[in-house]
Amino acid sequence: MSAHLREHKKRQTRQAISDTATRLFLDRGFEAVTIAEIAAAAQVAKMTVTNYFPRKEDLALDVHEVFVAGLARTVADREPGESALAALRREFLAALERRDALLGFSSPRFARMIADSPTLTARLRDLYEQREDALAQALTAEAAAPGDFTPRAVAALLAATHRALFQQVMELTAAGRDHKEIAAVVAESSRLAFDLLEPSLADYAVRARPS
Amino acid sequence: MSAHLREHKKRQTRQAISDTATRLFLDRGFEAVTIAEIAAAAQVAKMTVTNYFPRKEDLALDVHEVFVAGLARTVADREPGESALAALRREFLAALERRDALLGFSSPRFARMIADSPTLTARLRDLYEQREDALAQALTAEAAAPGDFTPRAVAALLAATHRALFQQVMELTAAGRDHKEIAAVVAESSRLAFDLLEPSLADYAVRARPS
DNA sequence: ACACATCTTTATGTCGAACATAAATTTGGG
DNA sequence: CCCAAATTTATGTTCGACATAAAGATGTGT
Repeated sequence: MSAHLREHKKRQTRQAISDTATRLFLDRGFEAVTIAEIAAAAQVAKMTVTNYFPRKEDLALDVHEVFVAGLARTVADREPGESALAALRREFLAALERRDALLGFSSPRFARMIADSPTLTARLRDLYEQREDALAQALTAEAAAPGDFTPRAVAALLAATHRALFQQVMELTAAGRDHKEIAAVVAESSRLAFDLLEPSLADYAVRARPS
Repeated sequence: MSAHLREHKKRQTRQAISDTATRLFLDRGFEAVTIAEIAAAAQVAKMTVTNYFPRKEDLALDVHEVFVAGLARTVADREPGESALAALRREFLAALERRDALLGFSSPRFARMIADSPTLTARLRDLYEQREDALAQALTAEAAAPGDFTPRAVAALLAATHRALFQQVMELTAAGRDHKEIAAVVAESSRLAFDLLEPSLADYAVRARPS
């Protein structure tokens, strides 16, 4: 029985490595910790660490899938009659209420760990871009006109807005503000940012009602 | 006389290294060329290469200053009565006419060199972000309301649009289209993208006329 | 129950970028 | 012509990324 035993153990090993790494990173900063140290602290071989996490950055930012797919999913799942902008705005506010980590909510130490590491900020930019690409693809899938630049332009605007808001959350977090205050400030920023886009995007990508 | 002799020789050395590196990169790809090879080909020591170009990426993308400052400068230099959006649009079209390298115009090989190298695309993202930050700062300097999120949101939109257009130029260049065709396609894309922003940004950051 | 095939972990080594230090060389000014 | 300063060179270390193969653990089929 339990063909999942091996898989379970794998998860355990992976989690142990990730936890150990995160602790070390928070204590001493991302760049200052070597993979060899992480392996030693987690009591595994160096190669085991790099097997699970091909790049060192993955040890600290282990959110690739869900982060990248977020915006595209929100747009793809929106209700008939709702525009892409409205869907993203609604979902952003909901995520803000729940202090979603994907909006940048974390601890001051974690936020500073990222801000202080060129490697991690670069990785974050990589994720931003992949997220924008996924969103552009979702919009293109609807738009149907081949070679139309509009979906890409719209995706760029929406992703850029999300990114600016994410960065504000990170900055406030690094500055030590508590989640409630951050949510209040960023709610206002998001109101402003989404209102700003309203005139341009209110009529774009409004999901058709089923005929 | 000529207190510039030393400086001149420095420029010469720097240029020789840069040229050698670019040639090697185009021939064999950015990642495949080592700094040791560049140094050997340019007949200097390895340390001389890294002295002039602290990071390997700088050998291929030696445009930091002018690229990062571009958008902010355009906004800062605009005429009274002109909005930030209008200024950037005007300048974009002018740069398009002159096939400006800062818009992404180059050779197919160069464009592919960048696209094929994770290191270089990451560096490019870094430049995008610095450019956006510079633009945000320029807008903030005018807006005057401290803590206002608007300048950042606007800078994000404008920079994102420029970035999307830049990427289209790069893609078409890598695909081997000639400059004239690229200019035509991207002119249409830019019309679309800037028109899209018009409803939202037409009235933002309109430079006051001197009283 | 046992042997086998497969997956996971470990061991070892190479490569190259980034960085540090200091010596050697070149250059321009006094 | 010599000195001070800048430039280039020489040497070495660290660490992430990658490749290979051996060793160990696990589940399956007979």
